[in-house]
Amino acid sequence: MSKNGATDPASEAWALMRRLVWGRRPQFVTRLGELGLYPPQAIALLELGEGEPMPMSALAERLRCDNSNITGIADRLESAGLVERRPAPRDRRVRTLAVTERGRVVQGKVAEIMADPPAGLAALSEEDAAALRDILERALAATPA
Amino acid sequence: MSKNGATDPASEAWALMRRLVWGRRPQFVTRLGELGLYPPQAIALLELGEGEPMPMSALAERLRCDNSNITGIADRLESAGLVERRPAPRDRRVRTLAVTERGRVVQGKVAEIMADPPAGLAALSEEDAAALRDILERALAATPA
DNA sequence: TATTGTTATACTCTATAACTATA
DNA sequence: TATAGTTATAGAGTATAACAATA
Repeated sequence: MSKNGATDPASEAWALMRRLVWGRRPQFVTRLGELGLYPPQAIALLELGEGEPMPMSALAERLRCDNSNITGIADRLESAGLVERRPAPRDRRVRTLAVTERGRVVQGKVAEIMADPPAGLAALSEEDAAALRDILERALAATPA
Repeated sequence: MSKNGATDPASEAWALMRRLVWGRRPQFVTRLGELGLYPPQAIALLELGEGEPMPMSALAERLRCDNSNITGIADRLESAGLVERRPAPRDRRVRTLAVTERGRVVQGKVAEIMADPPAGLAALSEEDAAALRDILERALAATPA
């Protein structure tokens, strides 16, 4: 950043994006709390997706945290009846996490909560929204994981 | 959301924004850690800004957390020599947090870290970046705090 | 030997409630 | 009475290290 605070358009856009996304956080935390979930639990549930049961270590990778954290998060999700530990077919060291029927319902609610955009974004014109989406797609495509 | 997963442009843009912002989180956490800071400490330091010493309760409001949390965060920032507790001029109940000289340096580094955009955003054309910024400004302006 | 998941440990963050010193 | 900050408490998240079972 230069001394007078002036920056290029990309940096300005980045600052605005951060404010928009961060600004939603309090609402997200509140609404997830009403589901009885803490943010890491909700994110874990989303990452488990709709497919096959996932090895705990795979979830740890997606959450970019240590395996040992998954034990506790899985404990709580399992206590809430949203997830089940199951053995893996081939490797007997591995335990997978399967989303229960009830977990599916909550998963959907979490997805809805996260998908809810800030008011000003929802209020954009059709043209602005489409242009925004297209530019963001280009930016994301050119961003390494 | 509709059944088949199709959504409007604003929702798609929102999903992309979240992925861009969330995707930077691991790097931020790592780099802040190299400064010896946890995210809430770094955010607190930023919120203290460049102006006058700020009452602890004002910081709690900005961080949207309980006053009691600020005690611990201020303790750690003070131990690190980045912040000082000072009495407030009129009200003897109030203690303000003043950023030290060393705190100013770290504050600048934190701001740099946070301002660093994802590669794909920095790589946008000048036109795309400017259009993105303008649309985001409209979205943010129409979003209540 | 290496990997998976667990346990033990230590620290930070967070909210709530009780307390103090002021107002 | 009400407010600012602290303390105590409890629960959750995180990383590291050590461990058992399995590969």
